[in-house]
Amino acid sequence: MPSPAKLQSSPAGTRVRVARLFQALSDPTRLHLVEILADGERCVCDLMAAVDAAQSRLSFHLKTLKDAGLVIDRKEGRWVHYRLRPEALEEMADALHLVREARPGAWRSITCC
Amino acid sequence: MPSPAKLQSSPAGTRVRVARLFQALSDPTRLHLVEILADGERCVCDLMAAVDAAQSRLSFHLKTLKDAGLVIDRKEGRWVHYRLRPEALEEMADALHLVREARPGAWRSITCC
DNA sequence: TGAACATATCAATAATTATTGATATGTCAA
DNA sequence: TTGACATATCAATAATTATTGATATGTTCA
Repeated sequence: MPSPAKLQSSPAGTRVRVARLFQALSDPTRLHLVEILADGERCVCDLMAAVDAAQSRLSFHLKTLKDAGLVIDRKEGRWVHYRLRPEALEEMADALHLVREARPGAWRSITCC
Repeated sequence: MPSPAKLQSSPAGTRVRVARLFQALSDPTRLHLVEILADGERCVCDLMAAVDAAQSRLSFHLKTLKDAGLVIDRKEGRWVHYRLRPEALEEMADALHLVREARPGAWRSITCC
């Protein structure tokens, strides 16, 4: 039978994936990019203008977002368009929600230790 | 009058602070700690047992969470208790919400570039 | 074809973050 | 008081992540 342990927290595998998603948003430039992409798909050139970053730096940050699973790209001629992956945002929101709700003992401190 | 620019995205200062919060959750151990704290205040010794980390390593991660504003500590005798700071969680949730909603053009790609 | 362009990738380096073991600080209990 | 304990901090090092400039790859257009 399955072990009885801590049902309130996520399994380690999930935690690693979610941590990776948070990591992707842990930088102001990337956060900015994601905010822009919230309005819809954008090509790299537009993003470059919007966040005012050098080409190779932007490319690095987009790759970071992509590797974390937060965005997807689509090639079209000589342009590449990026867009958000809503499942990823949802997974982050869920993780956050899990932490924000679920506070039975919330304030009382446990008699320690 | 105020400049007309991008109302959908946060000001740079906010972005930096929010990125810092995401950064705090960008590590599986810290994510785990926060999940545990969702159930209420805990002393370091309990946390240490729960996440199975060496004392100094745990102390480092707790400091990271604290510096980001995600948790608060409270000393009591020889113990220190940590608890979540709901405002921080809320700010993260808001940032995420901003990105998840607000997608007018969402799918159509802009004629580029 | 070849030049101009959009983007990615690479190599070098810098900057940041994490881990470990040692030591410091304060508190309790005998 | 002294010794055991809870926690923080520090110093050294390792690991990861970011930045920059250069070069590579594929695309379009003349």
